[in-house]
Amino acid sequence: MYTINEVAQICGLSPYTIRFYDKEGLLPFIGRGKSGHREFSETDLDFLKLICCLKNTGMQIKEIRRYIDLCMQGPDTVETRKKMMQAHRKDILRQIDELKKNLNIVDLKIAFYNTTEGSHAFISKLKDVQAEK
Amino acid sequence: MYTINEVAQICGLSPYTIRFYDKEGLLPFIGRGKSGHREFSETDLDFLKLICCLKNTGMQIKEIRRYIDLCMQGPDTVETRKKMMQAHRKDILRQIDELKKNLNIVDLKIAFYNTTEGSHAFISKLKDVQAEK
DNA sequence: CTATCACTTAGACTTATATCTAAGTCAAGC
DNA sequence: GCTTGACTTAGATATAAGTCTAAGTGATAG
Repeated sequence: MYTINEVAQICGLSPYTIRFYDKEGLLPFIGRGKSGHREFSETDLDFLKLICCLKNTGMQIKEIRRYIDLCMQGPDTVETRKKMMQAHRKDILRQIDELKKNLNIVDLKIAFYNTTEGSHAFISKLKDVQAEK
Repeated sequence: MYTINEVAQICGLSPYTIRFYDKEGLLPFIGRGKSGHREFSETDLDFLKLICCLKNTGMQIKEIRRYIDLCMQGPDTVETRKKMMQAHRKDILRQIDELKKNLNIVDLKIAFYNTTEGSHAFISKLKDVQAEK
């Protein structure tokens, strides 16, 4: 069993954030000790790690909540959950693709700075801009 | 020359956003027509596209502003700008890497849902959780 | 010459996510 | 039994990045 602080440490979140996630309905499964403190089991920790994974890949809390709600409803929702993950998988691939495209642009910019032209051309562009005014 | 609306269309931004960027100091180079309306040259448009590229790869407006400020200062800052782009390049690679790692987790989850176990195991986990309470 | 339209500004509002504050509770050690 | 420390809560505040509103201006078409 882990305390909120241990879990925060492990997952790289602040305790505030974990309480916030709980408030948002992302952690309906965590239990409480006698004194009312949250107690995280290994299973709970695994869930939270998945939540972090989804969050870190751009899934919104509202959507993660929808997923968790489905989890809590039992095995009837497995198909829906699977579809959600497949859709999210596609979205991650799209994000990777977009990053790669933008990486190309940045690479071109760096390549440009590496030319002798690079250290001079930009100012002439600025002069153009200034001339336009 | 493009109007703010045309530029918005081209870049997939709202006119609000472009004015917001201007207010934030991201577009100090754009000129104005006689009636005070913004007028974007091809060069301006290229700059804005680069700004979008940086923004879409997670660079904060504050940082983009720093880059633009350097651009406006002339060729003395080329080295600094190049270093900024190189650092940002690294950051993009890091993001791609993190996305790929998380993609793996999602793939494992999907694979799990694809097993016969997948459609049953989750409920037993939930039962575990409930049993713990 | 006046109505319309596309823009202008300053500043208020929104959204998502997180962080912090204040006041309170419980268990453990002295 | 009292203090301490780690938690609890509700709700205020913060931050980033827009998005929208209200009031106004200038060019143009009828």
